[in-house]
Amino acid sequence: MIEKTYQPKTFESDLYKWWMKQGYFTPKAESDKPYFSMVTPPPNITGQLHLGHGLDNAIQDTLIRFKRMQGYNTLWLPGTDHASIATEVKIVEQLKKEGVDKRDLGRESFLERAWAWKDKYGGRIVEQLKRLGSSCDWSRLAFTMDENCSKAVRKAFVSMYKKGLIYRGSRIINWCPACKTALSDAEVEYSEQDGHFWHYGYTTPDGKTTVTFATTRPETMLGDTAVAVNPNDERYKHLVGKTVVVPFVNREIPVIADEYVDMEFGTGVVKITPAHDPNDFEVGVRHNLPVIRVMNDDGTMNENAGEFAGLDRYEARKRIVAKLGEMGILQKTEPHKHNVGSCYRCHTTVEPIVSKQWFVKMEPLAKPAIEAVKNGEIRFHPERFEKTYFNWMENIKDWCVSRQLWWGHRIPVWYCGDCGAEICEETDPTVCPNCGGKHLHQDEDVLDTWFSSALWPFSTLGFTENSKDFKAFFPTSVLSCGYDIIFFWVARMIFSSLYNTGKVPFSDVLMHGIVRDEQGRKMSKSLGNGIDPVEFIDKYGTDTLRFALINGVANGSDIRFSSDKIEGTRNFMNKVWNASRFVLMNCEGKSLVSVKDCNLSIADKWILTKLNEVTKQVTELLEKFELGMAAQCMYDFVWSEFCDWYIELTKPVLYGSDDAARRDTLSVLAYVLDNILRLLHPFAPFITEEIYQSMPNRGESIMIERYPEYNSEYCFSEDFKLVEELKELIAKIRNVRSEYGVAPSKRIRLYVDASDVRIKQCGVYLAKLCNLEDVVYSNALQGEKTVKTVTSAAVCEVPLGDLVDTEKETERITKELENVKNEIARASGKLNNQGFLAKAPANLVESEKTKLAKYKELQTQLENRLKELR
RNA sequence: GGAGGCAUAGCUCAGUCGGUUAGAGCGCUCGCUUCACAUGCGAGAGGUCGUAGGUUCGAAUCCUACUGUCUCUACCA
Repeated sequence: MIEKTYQPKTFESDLYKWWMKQGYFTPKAESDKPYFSMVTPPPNITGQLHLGHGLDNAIQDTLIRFKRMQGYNTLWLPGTDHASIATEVKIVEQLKKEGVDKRDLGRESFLERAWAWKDKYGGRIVEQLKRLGSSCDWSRLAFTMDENCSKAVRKAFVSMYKKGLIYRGSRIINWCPACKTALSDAEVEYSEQDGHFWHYGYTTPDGKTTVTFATTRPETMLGDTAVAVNPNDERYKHLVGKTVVVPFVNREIPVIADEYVDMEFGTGVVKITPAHDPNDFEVGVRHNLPVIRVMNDDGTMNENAGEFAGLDRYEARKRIVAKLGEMGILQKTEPHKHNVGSCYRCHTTVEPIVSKQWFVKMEPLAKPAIEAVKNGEIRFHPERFEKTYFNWMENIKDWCVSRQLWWGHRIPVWYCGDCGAEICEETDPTVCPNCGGKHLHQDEDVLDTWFSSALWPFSTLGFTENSKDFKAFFPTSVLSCGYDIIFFWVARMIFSSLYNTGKVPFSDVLMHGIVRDEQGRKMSKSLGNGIDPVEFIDKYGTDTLRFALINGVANGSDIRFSSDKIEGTRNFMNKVWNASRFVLMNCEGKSLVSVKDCNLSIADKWILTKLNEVTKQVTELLEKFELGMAAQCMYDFVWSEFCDWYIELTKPVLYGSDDAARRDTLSVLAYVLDNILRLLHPFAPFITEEIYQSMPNRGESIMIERYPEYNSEYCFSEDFKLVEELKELIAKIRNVRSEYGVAPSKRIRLYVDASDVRIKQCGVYLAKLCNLEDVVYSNALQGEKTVKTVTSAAVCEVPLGDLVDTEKETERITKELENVKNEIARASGKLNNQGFLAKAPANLVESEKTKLAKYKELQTQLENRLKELR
């Protein structure tokens, strides 16, 4: 028997340990069953679990448990990500506190620290994930830098290198002066900042003509190698080909004509700094301009900056502006709002800098990746995210994959110190294959962390070995993650998988939104509004947290997480607990029989029919990945049908004297509860298992039981309708009681004139649920003061004596009549519409006719009642 | 600049193929220590589905424009 009160803390962790011990999470690669597999988005080893992980894991665990119960051979593979830059930043911070600089420590010792970090924090995050109840296979736990993954990275890199899809080149990249590394476009965050437009100009050597422009970054002028105008600009045509002089560095630079310049914008003149601006770089390539870097990697000005060398970039800017002013060159300064990029890790303003980096050529990879989604091999849920995906993939630029960091997969390229050859092979070279020289050194940089994440769905399964797991579980079935990493991760997995394995990595992408705080703000460290899911788990239990994150949420939409929501969900779990306790208490010591051997009451038939319907609905919704609606469906069924009605309807039998009837009703109660627990198990694994363990005739564990299926034997549509009518009748009578202030404890008489004779079988139910003294199947006595209430199945009279207030009663009936008349107008309007009759589906026309008849009947009854009252 | 989302009850949000008397939770009002549960039970109030057109027999749902709002993306010096 379960405990009196629902206290998830007392059983959740024990159940989890037991499931693990039983090996329920671990599938075998050899199996006759169809497979269903997922890989988890690997959390960074930097950190702390947040509610987003909670949501992500809740979704995936619900899916995997559902599929497991449906009989699939299920694998859910967990793992963690080395998170190159993010982790390195953390370790550098840690070192700084000890007064140690990364460079002094040296690469090898630094990596030792990083691995120690991984052992500590990687392990911690795994423990946190377990608290979420995730039934992933921990025996296959992966890490982006373990052997499988590293081999896959090497194989992919070498293959792409040899096909010319990876190249090294000088490009403008986003440079973080604090992390001292290149960043990919996706790693830069833009925000609008207040800046200035400084207007000034360069003058021809003869001092006669000055071309004026505006700039937001005057310090880059030291690296200017041209001034550009639009070729069609009449104002400047005569200047093209002439030269002007850059102050401070006294460099003579040409005035060039390029389409890139917008004549309408500003003065129509642009200063060109190829080394420090992406557009200028392109212009420089077209016009063969020199590229002069004026900044160091740490954001200070270099020797090319002349008198400003050594200054920080912002200090240099200040001094240059001041000097331009003194020299009378500066014409005006205006405030200007513009978007400034910053490093997504340390939030330092990034500097576009020309440098030599490794790139992945995207166009040939993007094409098949676009095609795979276009032709439906991969489907996004909800579908609209396909647009986001296409939008990015169709405008994609080459991917900068080198990072000037130490923690990560080192770029597998060696350079020969003797002949300068570049060597990229799957095995480390010892001599130069070109000249036989032995002075080889490996590229210092590591790969973007997403390069290895992109291989995750197959690298973790042993793709390089063509292992049993790879053959059994790849391509994976579903990928679930937040829409915020479509570009970072989903898109890259798709093209990487197509390139390396020739197959799509998964067939369905299930997108969820971001978990926000009560005020709708994104949770972040700087706001301090982040919530540790473990906090909620301690207080409310895992099931409550998970259900609160999933219930009623549409796919892909953000979730505003509030304490109201979680408390409401806790109440639901408590409801499940208590309803189960009711059933178990009543079953204790009683022998039950199979439902098919029971003499079913109308209430039994009603709940079995309803259960059947819900089973079908929930299953279909889960198969369409509509988890939010499926959970909602269960919530409503359990609370509003099973608890509010069925349990109440069983009480007259349970507390009655007919032993056979009691046994049968108990059998149905237990059967329905058993089904509820199974249906609910994927969403709320712990509470359902805990209760299941006290069920009569239980199996070993609910998580390896079969998911309920539609059973055509339990479909009693006539009895179902009857109980629905009964519910309506009870509601009306309760309404009368409430409206007339009849004390709930007061037992009264009810007169029923049933048009549906089967209502007469429902006397016990009416009596119990409306607290009646007796039910009389006739009209009230002549002259007895009653309140009448009407449904399509029956006319009821409640004798209330002096409580009956003719005026109030007239008002009530009139109002109800009004409603009914509106409905009649609506229905007959439809039925008089020739278009509707001709084009609407027949069943719809039929149901409108039925409704109309029902309302007309009601109208007659209500009008009669009004006449009586007058 | 480009792309996309959202706008439904006081609040937070569901609403699937166009057809339900438009739903839920919370909040609110009234009444209840009824033997599973006061984390509860019963009864209510509360909506012109952002605005204007259009398609349709029929629109919260599809189309167009507008308004408001949020997000992503680009980075015009």
